[in-house]
Amino acid sequence: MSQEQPPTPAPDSSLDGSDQFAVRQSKLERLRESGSDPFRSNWDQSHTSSEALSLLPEDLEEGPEVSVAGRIVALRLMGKASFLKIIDREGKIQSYVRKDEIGEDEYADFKKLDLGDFIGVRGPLFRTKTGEITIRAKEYRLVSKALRPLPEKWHGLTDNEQIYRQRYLDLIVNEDSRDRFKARSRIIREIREFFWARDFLEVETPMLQSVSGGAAARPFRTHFNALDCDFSMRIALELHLKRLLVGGFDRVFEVGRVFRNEGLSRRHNPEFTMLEAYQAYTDYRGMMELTQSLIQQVAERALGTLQMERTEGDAIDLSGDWKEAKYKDLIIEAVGQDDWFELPKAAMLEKTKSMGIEVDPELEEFEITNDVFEKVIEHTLIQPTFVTHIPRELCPLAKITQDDESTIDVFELCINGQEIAPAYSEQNDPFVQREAFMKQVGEETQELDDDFLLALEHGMPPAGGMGLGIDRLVIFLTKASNIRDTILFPTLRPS
RNA sequence: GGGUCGGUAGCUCAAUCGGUAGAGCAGUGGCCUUUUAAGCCAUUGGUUCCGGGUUCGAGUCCCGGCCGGCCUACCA
Repeated sequence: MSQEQPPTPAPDSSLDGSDQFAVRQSKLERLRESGSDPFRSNWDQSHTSSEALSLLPEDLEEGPEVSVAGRIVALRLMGKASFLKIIDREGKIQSYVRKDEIGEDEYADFKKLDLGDFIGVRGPLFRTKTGEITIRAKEYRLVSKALRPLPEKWHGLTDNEQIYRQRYLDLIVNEDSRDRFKARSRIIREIREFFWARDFLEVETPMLQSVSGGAAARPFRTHFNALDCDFSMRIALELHLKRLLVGGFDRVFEVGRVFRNEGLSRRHNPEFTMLEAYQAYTDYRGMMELTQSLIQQVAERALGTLQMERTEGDAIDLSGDWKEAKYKDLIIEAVGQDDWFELPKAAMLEKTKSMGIEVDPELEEFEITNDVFEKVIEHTLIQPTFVTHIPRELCPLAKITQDDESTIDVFELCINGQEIAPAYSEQNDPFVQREAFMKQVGEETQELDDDFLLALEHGMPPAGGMGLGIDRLVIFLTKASNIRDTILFPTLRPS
């Protein structure tokens, strides 16, 4: 971890350079003694780095004067002239500083700047011998001092722990990380644009809930002193968004954080970002069209392509209409026998054992089957696939398929070997809903939400609903390998 | 939670069989007016994650702990 020295007391003229924090602090002291405090300076920017770079067309050698500001990330000092690179929110730009143009004293001060300092630079654009567009500085000013050194310039920062705990350092020196988080922001922006354009109302529902339902996961619990009662952090958005369908907001969506008190892994962070959308007078088939259009439009607009390269294997092709497959057909194909769903439990266990899958013998038949799906099938679904006709036991909130009592009107969208988005024809029969809830209430992670059932009894229009894990979407859209690379500040053990 | 690998200078990494802890970058002092990981000369900097143990001697071996990576488990 980082070395936390206490601030060194007084600057020492006999500094030997071993303690970079102390050296920089003493530079700051000297500046203050000479009457300038960089922490109280500012700078008027006329352009960002990339705007400035666009002002010098190929056929010209000299461009207009610009004024930019940013953090120094490269410094090449020479006797009477120097090059430096600064980085701002859009990228890097080089500047050239000459002693004979800014003056002898100014140049002496300039050479005391450190990597990491924020400066402003003003001057005309020109092209160097090697063709790089560069600002010839007429004036510069230190606008904020950096007292700690930057990570190494060539390898950047590679220590995972430091990347997560000091994300700002990662963002300063690792361009791919910067780009990934910018892409995440664009993706979320495009998701909102998509729903706004379809006349959905964006809403916010409670994160603190007395009953956290809508999914089967352990919640984080906390206590509210004013009311002296326990609350949970939400584990899903579903039940409150459906209350809004009851209330007449018949197209709603929310993008928000949910919290699940489960394990950490490459694909799980205890707080993550969920999109849920509900549309009245449609069903899971309507949600299929919506989900496909959503992801295609977001990829096209945020990333400019529907072909997602992967580090290994074929690229993911998001174009066209996506494949559909029935859950039962996938299972039968995977186990290689047509009568799987008629088999007694013992035979199922025997079969899974022969396939090399570990299954808890206490599980019920549908759970064994779902283990087969999760352990054998899911990771093979790389290209976008809507898995439909899922066993009813797996989801209590969806409508039962009319001509097959054993399944529900649901799809699970799998991409990149992961479940990305489930969608249902939402259950709006309060009696069937209560019955389905009661069956699950015995389970440790399930609580009965009577208030939600009361709302259903007032009537909820027929509707399709969809949920999408944004972090997982970002993982495959940005070729990240770990959910932590898509969350700016992932959950870590306190240091 | 279990398994496994790792933690050495500000950063990226070395250190043979257990035998004086090193390099590059960064820093410091010089030289250098078009550099591109600038170059050249000189140079500072270490609680080897923490605590025990074995040993004449431990970065290295043993035990315990802390933090992290990966795998796995839990997770509709």
